[in-house]
Amino acid sequence: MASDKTIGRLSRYRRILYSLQASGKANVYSHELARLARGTAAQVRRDLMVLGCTGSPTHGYDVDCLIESVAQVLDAPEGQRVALVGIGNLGRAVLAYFVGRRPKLSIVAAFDKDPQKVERVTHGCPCLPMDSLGKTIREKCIEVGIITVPAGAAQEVADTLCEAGVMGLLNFAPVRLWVPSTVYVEDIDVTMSLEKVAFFARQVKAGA
Amino acid sequence: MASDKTIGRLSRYRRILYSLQASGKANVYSHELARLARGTAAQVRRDLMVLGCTGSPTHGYDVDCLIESVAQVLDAPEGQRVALVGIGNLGRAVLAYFVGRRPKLSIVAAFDKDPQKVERVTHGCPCLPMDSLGKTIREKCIEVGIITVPAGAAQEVADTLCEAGVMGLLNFAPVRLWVPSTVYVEDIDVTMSLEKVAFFARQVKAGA
DNA sequence: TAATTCTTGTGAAATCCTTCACAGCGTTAC
DNA sequence: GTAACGCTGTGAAGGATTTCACAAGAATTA
Repeated sequence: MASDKTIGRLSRYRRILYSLQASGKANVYSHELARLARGTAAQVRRDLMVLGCTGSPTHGYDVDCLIESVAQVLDAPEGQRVALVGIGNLGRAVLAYFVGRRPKLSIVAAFDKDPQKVERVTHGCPCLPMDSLGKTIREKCIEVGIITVPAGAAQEVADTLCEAGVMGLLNFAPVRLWVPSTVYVEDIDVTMSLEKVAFFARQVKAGA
Repeated sequence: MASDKTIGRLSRYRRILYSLQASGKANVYSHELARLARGTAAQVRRDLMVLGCTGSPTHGYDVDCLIESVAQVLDAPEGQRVALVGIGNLGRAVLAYFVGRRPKLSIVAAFDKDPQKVERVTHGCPCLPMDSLGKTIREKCIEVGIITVPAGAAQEVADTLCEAGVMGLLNFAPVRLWVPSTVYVEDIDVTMSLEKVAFFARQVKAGA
């Protein structure tokens, strides 16, 4: 129904809408949202079409109503639980950012194979040993996994997660994961992104 | 010339090619690369068209030659220097991953406003105080910046970097940066990615 | 009241990206 | 020798996404 890209942008719009709301703005025009989100007004209107919420030609869109409508699309009413595997610097950064932030999408457990890190609570999230991974996923009905382990361990972790019933993976490891076709995987490939930036930084310089 | 997406995939192919090379494989067919990179054989061949390097119908592509050709496109012959700003967990994770990894794309300085973190060397990279940011960028001819500071500080950092002549930014802060149109920005938006994963994890479950 | 000026919502066009399909060609099999 | 095979390179088709462009409509102004 809604494309990958549209869903991504809705998430971005939502962040902007929250900050508009916080600053007391009640209405917003598509071109304002577009400027804040680096897009075109037409793009914004297209994206907002997938929400039921409709705007008025005179005041634009109602901010509260938009936030509501985006939530209706992006959030599960009953909430979704997330597990993070790999408590290195990256894992901690993600934990620090997410724990307690979204009520409908909460990281409820973190895992590491290093016993030193286990049995603690990092950023308000219990850290558990790796061998309890599958069991905990099942017990806590966790639907989404975040993989922040080194490349070599990623596939094994992914296997365990999928087998335990996780339906979506956010993968930071620089490997392509092999998972059942029913599982949605999103890769965050920092090397690739950096190489892209370096390439285009050079192109711009060359005048192209 | 070559699109954004193609450049990204070339970077991914390169990683795969390195591992093929390490495992002693001398030649590779487009369909093999495609399987490893989660793409189609046609896609791979299209992408490889932008390289000069040509394959043979009988042995496919020469791995060494491909690596060479990809480097010719992605790497600057004289190398490119990168600065990282914001030595939190995320910054350290990126440093740990990159320092000493790519000869042609090296993080040569890291910055933080916390004096505790400054004057040390993290992962082999000198940490400098924030107020020397502009000066150091210019002195070391740094072309690319990585922003791993909190959202509130990102724009100011971006301004300083751009003013000092950086032409590309890799931005981890969850804000859209306002930069001159000659500067290429790539955002890594973890919240957006996680929300996307959660959404599609749910869709799959619903049977769509 | 009527004209003007904003906007939204959305078909239609345009653009970008991916996939198809096949000619061309070494190599192998017989 | 020649037929059959499997791959590359690429024009052309197909699909997806973005942008254009304009009808419709509410406030504002004269």
